[in-house]
Formats: sequence, structure tokens, C-alpha cells
Amino acid sequence: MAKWLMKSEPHVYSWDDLVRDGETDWDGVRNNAARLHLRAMREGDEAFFYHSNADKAVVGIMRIAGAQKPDGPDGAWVKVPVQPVRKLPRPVTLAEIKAEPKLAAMELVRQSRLSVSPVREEEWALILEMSAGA
DNA sequence: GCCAACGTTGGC
DNA sequence: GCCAACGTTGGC
Repeated sequence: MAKWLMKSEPHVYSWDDLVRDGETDWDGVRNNAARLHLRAMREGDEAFFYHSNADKAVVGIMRIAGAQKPDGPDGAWVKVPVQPVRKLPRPVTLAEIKAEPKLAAMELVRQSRLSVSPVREEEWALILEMSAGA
């Protein structure tokens, strides 16, 4: 199962909103690189929920809950259904991620504007460790 | 097909 | 509020 990271501004749609809704379609992505990642997602993949702007932190884990669907009338863009899995014990901030040399290759760091990006297994595991607190 | 201008995202 | 990094648009 692949791992991903998806960004949202918390004042627009937050982790708590997702928990309240139970499931939502991750839509509105209008960037080609992000679209390619959305298309590569499969049901059962997991993704970090990242709060951009105010928080700048990974706050939770969600699950891709089904197949991608067209987003918009012409079908050029796609959206995927996601469900909350669990909140992280503690948010892992962008500052912490940038301070960790093992995470320097993350797309989150390398291309900060990309709203949907892949996460390597070892990066995923390390962020979970950081959240659990060493 | 190149590139300057402009718009957007998101960190600081 | 500013600016860097990108993406897109449009003139040539």
C-alpha cells in the first residue's frame, strides 16, 4: 500500500472537519503533478493529513476509501474519497521535518507548493516515531 | 517554441 | 506583508 501526504488549510477544511464528516471527497486539486498522484492512489492507501498555513504540521492519518472520481464537469480533474483513521498522538511540525536529515528528500520539503505528494515507507515510519515521541 | 508577465501557494 | 518557487498565459 502506498503512502501519501495531502495538504489542507485548516480554516478551509481541517482534520476535525473530516472526523465530523466521517468521509469526504478530496477535491479541488488543480495542479498537474498533484493530479498524477491522485490518479495513482488506490483504495486502502494511507495518507497524512497536513495542515498548511497556521499549523504547518502533520496532524492525522486518513485512508483512501474508494476509487477516484471525476472532479468538475469536463472530467479533466479527479477527486478521491478519504476517511479519517486516527489522529497523531502529537502533531509533527514542518520545522521538525525540516530539521530531520532523513526527511530531507520528502516532496513536502523539496516542493513546498505541491498539495498532494508521495511519502516513502521509511519517511512514514519515522514521522510516526517522531509523533509518538522518543 | 521561447520567454516575460502574471497569478497562486505557502513559508517566514 | 513579503517573497520564493512554480505554473500558466500570451505575445512574438
